[in-house]
Formats: sequence, structure tokens, C-alpha cells
Amino acid sequence: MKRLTISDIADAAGVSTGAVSYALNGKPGVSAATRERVLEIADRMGWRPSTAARALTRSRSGAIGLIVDRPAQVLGIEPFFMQLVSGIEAALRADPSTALMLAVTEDRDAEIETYRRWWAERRVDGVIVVDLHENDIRTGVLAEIGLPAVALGYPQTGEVPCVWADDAAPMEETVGYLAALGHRRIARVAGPGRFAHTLRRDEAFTRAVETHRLEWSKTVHGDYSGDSGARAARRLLSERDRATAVIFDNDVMALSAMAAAQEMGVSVPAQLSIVSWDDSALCRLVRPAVTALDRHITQHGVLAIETLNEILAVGAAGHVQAPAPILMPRASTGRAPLDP
Amino acid sequence: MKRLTISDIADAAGVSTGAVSYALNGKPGVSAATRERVLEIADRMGWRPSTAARALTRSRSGAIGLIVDRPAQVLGIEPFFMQLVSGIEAALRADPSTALMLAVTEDRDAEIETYRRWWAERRVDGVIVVDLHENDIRTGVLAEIGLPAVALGYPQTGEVPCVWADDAAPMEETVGYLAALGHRRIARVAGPGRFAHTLRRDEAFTRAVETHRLEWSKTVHGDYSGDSGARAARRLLSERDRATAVIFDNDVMALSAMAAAQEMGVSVPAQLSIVSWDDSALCRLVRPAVTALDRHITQHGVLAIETLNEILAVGAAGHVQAPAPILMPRASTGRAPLDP
DNA sequence: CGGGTGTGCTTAAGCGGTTAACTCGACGGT
DNA sequence: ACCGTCGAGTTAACCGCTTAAGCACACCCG
Repeated sequence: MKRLTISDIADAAGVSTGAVSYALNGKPGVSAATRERVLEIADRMGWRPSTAARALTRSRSGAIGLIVDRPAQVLGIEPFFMQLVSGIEAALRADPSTALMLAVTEDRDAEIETYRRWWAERRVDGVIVVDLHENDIRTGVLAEIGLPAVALGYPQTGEVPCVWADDAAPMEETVGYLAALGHRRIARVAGPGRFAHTLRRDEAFTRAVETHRLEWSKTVHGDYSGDSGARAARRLLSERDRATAVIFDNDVMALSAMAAAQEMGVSVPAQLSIVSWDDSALCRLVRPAVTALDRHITQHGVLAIETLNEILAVGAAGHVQAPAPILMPRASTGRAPLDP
Repeated sequence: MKRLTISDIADAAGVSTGAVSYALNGKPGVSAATRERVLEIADRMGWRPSTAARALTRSRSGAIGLIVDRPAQVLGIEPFFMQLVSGIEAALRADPSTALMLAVTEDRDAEIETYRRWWAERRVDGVIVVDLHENDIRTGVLAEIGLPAVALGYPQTGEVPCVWADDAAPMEETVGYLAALGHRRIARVAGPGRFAHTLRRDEAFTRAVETHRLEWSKTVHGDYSGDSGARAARRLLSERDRATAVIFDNDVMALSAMAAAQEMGVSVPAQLSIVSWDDSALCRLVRPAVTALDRHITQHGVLAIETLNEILAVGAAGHVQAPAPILMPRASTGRAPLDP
């Protein structure tokens, strides 16, 4: 089946390709009657402009890129990305002429290399960057090559607009909630320390611990994988005077830790309360269901696209604050044990 | 930062753009010395051909498409897609000039519409189709418009090459394994009946049940969501002379069902054995860890890309059999209860 | 009735590559 | 010395679309 070009439409309408182009792009230069006729014919014949040809003249590719750089093992199970993609796609549906380009890289260097390649090949008009580090080199590279970008995470140097959410208030709320349940010994199993949001939460946690005058607290770092969550749990549960509540930075670590606790004969929530800083169906899939902070990840995807569109339209955009995570108490949290 | 074009390279090398093109594409027409020099300059200056310009002349976009059509709710948690994407990306890494275009649609019509659009816009060179139905209309549409495609699922009309795996033998093995553990009453919670692989597994299950002369069996259909798995479990567990083992068509339903069983005070595996027809880290994340069939989904992604590349290179490809799922016995299966 | 002024379209150049066709020397054979 | 051949480039057309510039015609005004 032959693909139609603009000249097929021009022939059918009895006008030049230029006129067709004006008609289709809503530009002046053709009469209302002609415009109508061209539009009708193009629609009836099912013509769509070639993205390649358009990209060449407009220097816009009509695609935005997302690069995911986590080990395949974690990727498969981590609901974060698919939720994000859902949000991105939902926002993109408003403008079907834009598509999403996805890449999975093996490391940060490959990620940067892919940005450079995409830019040089004019494959994407902009990108969404996730897992922002403190002093992330990627934003520098993107600014240097001039590839429009929006990052998910705390505002950094200011070169790249960020979609961020306040973690301090929810952290305060979560610690307060656990304190109200009688917990005086709370641990936190964070994500990798290189991530900016990890550090912010670390700080917020420390502050909340002080505010509530807890007896003891501790922060350890994992890598979002189930293994690291389980390992952290085993270590925490082996301590004397151990924690009675643990806040995990994602759902996978929380679930895995809960399994580890069960194996050690520590019952949740009677002897140990568990909170996940990431809500997904996973948290409701297990028993006890896991108390979690809903981060509205899908919404982050929507905001990221809107911000990127703004950059593409007017050349710049400011940081965007997303709604703060909200605590969803479920069965994995309960009153602190009297004698842990 | 200005993007380089082929004429920048031509200028730097002191030759015409035509010569640069010949040099870069390994075509005759330039001396070895010139080729060397051009290659070196292009590399040093970091030039990459514009995909748009290339697409225009070669009528190849250098991208392949994947459309996912499942509710956002299921998407986020279903490890299937990310595993598939991992495989696709791994295979694409061999040829960095090809990118992956991802779309999430709301229903099948939107999916078909997107295929048509992508084709008309020359956005992708080929697509990978998942969740094949019996007599799937999508393969017809793709064949009609001539968009190269590879499907994941049982071979159908033959218009589109399929990457498929035998489910019969593993089903036989699984039922045999449960029978050996003393189970005489086995249920199966399948995916939606419209999927081709669901029907094949239904048949295989029925046959295996006969082979092993089970006392009783039953197949009910869910929709891969946790809710449907839990609902099915509750219904099955409420029956008199209920099943002592259940095989689920995916991990999400299996996990959810296990949670429902726990809520009903039915212990796994003492009173109920659970098997998931899909292995992911999820199955190892919960306690008891879930016995599952590893379908090598990542491998399916790799095979799909290889097959698609074959179609793009030589115009056609045959069906490809992927390795059969293998049973990974874990803690969710055990000896049948003497008195269920 | 000549000259400005829109209107509605066509023409053609250009986006960044690819490639068929052509040019220009050098070389070899007779 | 002349012609044919070949290697190494160059030139220019083309892919499908956009858009500045051009052009023909109708209309209005003094």
C-alpha cells in the first residue's frame, strides 16, 4: 500500500502543494472554501504528514525521550517507571503528534551518550530526566548541548526545570503518625545516597526525629532492590533494642523487608511497623497491606510533559511543585509493642 | 550549540558532501585515504546524521514501535512490560541507530489508530504486538497497511510472524508436579479468554487434568488485575470440597489471591498451593515465595527484535519458538492437605 | 483610467542527507 | 600519439514538507 504524500492531496484538490500546506497548518494564504476542501480530502484519504519531512523543515522531531538507567532486575518490578510512563502518555494524548522514545541504558555514561546521540541525530525535541543526583552532571551536559529537558527531583543548579514535591512535610507527618502510635525507635531505609531526593528525605527524617524527641533513630541506605531491603531489615532486626518501625524509600524494599521479618518470626505490625515511601498496587497486594506515601507519580509524568511543552513553546520554564505525597495508612503499621 | 551537518564535515575534510556520504556509508567512490580522513573528522567533531534527513531518503525511520494497551492500574505493577522492554532494549543496543517508540493506549481501537498513524507518519519501521487474541484484527490491519510486525503469542493466520513458546508441556509438568504432591483438586485462574495464549493454556490444562486423572478441576477467568485474582480466590475457597491447588495466569493475580487466602485464614501452602504462570521478582518478594513458571520474557523481547530485523532486511520471517517456560518450585506449593 | 492594495494561489528554494550520472585525470595498450 | 578504461570525486536531483517571494486578478479611490 502506497503512502500518500502532500502532492497526492494537492492533485486531488487541484491546487499546489504549497496551498495544501497552508490549508493544513491553518495559515493564511488560502480561501476558506479551499481550506475546507483540502482538509476534507486529506482526512478522507487518510493522509498524515511525514514526520521526517516535517522534522527537516521545522527542526522538530515530534518526539520526547525518556532514559531509564536502572539494572534490568530492578526495572521489571519497580512500578515507578510504568506509572511515570502512564502519566507521560496521558499528557501526550492531548497532542497525538508527539511520541515517546524510551531507552534503557546500562549505566550513567551510556545514558549521557544516548542524550548526545539523540540530540545530534535530532531524534527528540526534549527529554525527561529521572533520579536526579546532587550536582547531577546530566543537567550540565543537557544545558551544554542545548537539549530541552525537565528533571524529576529537587531543583538544582537551575539550568533544568524540575518537577518536585515537598518531602519534608509528609516525612514529618509520617514520623508524627508513628510517634503517635507509640514508636520511639524508628529506622529509615533510604535509596542510594547519591540521589538528591534521598538526601532531602534524610534531612527531613532527622528533623522530624528531633521534633518528636524520639529515643533513637537510624538511617541506612539500600539500592531500591528487594535484596537490599531484606538485607537492611535483617540487620535492623538483629540489633538489641531494635527499631519498632521502619520507613522504606520504595515499595519493593518495604515488601521484601516485610518478607524477611516474617522469616525471622517478627510479626508485622504487632512487633514491627512498616511504611513505604511509594504507593503502588504492590502495597495492597500483600498482607498485611503496606502503609504507604502516595507520591502521585502519574501526576509527575503529566507535569513533566506540560513543563517540557512550555519550554518548547516559549523557550523556558520554571520549577514546578507537584502535590506532596500523602500518607495512606494500612495494616502494616500499628501500635508500638510494649516490649519489642 | 549548533548542530553539525554533513556539509560541515565536507568542508572540514575539503571534499563534497557526496564524498562524505560515500565514505561514511562504506560505499565505493572514495579512496581509502579520504574515507579514513572523513571518518576521523566526523568522529572527532561528533557528527551524527540527522535521522529525519536519512528517513526521507531511505524511507526508514530507524525506530520500532511498541504499543501497550492495558489499564494504567494494571500497567504500573505488571512486571511483564518492563521485562519485555528490557529485552527489546538489550537487542537494540547491538544497533544504536534504532530506537524504541512506546505508546500506551486506552483501548484496542486507539491502538489500531496509533498503528495507522505511525505508519502514515513513517514514524516506525516496524512494530511489536503483544497480547494476541484468537483471530486478532490487529494482524489483519498491519498486513493491510504493510507495516512490518512481529507478534508475541501463538501463530495465527500467518500474516505476522510470531514469537511463541509452548505452554502445553510446562502445563503438563506443573499439573504433574501438583499431582505428585497429592493434589487431586486443582483450579486454574486464567487471563481474559480472548487472548490466544489463554485458550491454549486452558486446553493444555484440561488435557493435563485428564492425563493425571484428577478428581476435580475448574478454570475461571480473571483480567490479570490483583482484584480479579483475589475475587477468584475468595470464590474458589468458599466452595465445599474446594481446590487444594490453584494455578494463576500471572504473578499479580497469584499474589493477590495469596493475600486473600491469608485473610480467610487459609494457610499457604499447608491448605492451599499456589502457582503463578509468570515469574518475576514479585514472586520472591513475598512469603511464602511463590512457585512460578519462568517465561523468559526478556528473551522474548530479544527474539522479537531479531525477527523484526530479519523482516526489515529480507522482507519476511517465519515464526520463532522461544524456550518453554520452566517451573521454579518455591514455598507456595506443598503437599496436599489430608483434610482440606 | 492609472496606480495602490489586498486576496488567493503558484513557484522555487531549502531542510540534511543519498545516489545516479557525470567529469576529470592518470594509466595502459596498441 | 591516440583512444578506452578506471578510479576518485563532484554535481545535481530527489525524498516530503514549509515558507518567502512572486504573480495574476479583482477591487477601490481620486
